[in-house]
Amino acid sequence: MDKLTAIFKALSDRNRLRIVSALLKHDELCACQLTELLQVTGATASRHMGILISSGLVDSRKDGRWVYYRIRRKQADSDVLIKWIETQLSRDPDVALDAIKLDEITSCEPEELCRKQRGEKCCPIPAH
Amino acid sequence: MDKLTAIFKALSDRNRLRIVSALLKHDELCACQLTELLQVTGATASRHMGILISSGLVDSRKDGRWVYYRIRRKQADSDVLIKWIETQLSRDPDVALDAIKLDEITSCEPEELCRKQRGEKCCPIPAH
DNA sequence: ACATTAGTTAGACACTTGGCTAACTATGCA
DNA sequence: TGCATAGTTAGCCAAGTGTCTAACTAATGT
Repeated sequence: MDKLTAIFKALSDRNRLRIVSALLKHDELCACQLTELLQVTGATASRHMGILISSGLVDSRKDGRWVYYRIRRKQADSDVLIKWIETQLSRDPDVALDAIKLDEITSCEPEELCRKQRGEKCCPIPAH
Repeated sequence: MDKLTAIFKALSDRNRLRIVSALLKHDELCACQLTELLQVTGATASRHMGILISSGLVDSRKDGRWVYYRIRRKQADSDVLIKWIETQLSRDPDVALDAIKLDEITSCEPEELCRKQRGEKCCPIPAH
């Protein structure tokens, strides 16, 4: 039962649902991209990712300085749940807005995005 | 998205999951039976029920002094979710313990149970 | 080696949540 | 009409959560 409550706790936060929704669309995203999407500090995003990972819903992969996240789909158990969430989110207007923003974010490489987050001009992410 | 987070918040508490699991097995249960199962005050149980109802997962029906609750199944949306939860809970040892206790609780009428909760001797619910 | 930097961990703080008791509401019965 | 009682609401408190800043870790590149 604890495993189940952990999954639901992980999904019960708006920003974490936004992360899940982003990963459902983009398959793999790095920390800085998710940070940019949510407009929170890296520390906050990292904590959210930690919660999603320990619930078993998300996997991470380190590549150099970057960490990439993706939905854990191999687990037959949670796959039904993930699919249900996907259906629910597909009609959500907030998710649609995030999708647009995500397309902008992923239009440049993470490296450029990180430069932008340090305040340097680089790739064309419009200010919101 | 708020509707979805409300559903997951509702499900992210251990006692509320126990309530859901009880209602999956017994179709309809009254407040005093759920109070007895969780071993919390009536006020606490009532708050949990309120959260489950406003998430849309549970319906209530008043019958005289008693209020009966049941899983809201007509909603095609959440039906898949409910079924998934049912599957997950079916292998859970804590749920199995609750099931035994519930059989004892439902073996007497709510009216008798309420007398018992006031400290009067009535139907044979063993002390735990 | 050393400086730079992407991400995590620690600590602080405001807000939320789960539990309780006590007061309240509403239904049934004498 | 008035008492008893099942359930809800209000108010309180301890514990948990989401966010931030600051310190830390690990990887890159000069």
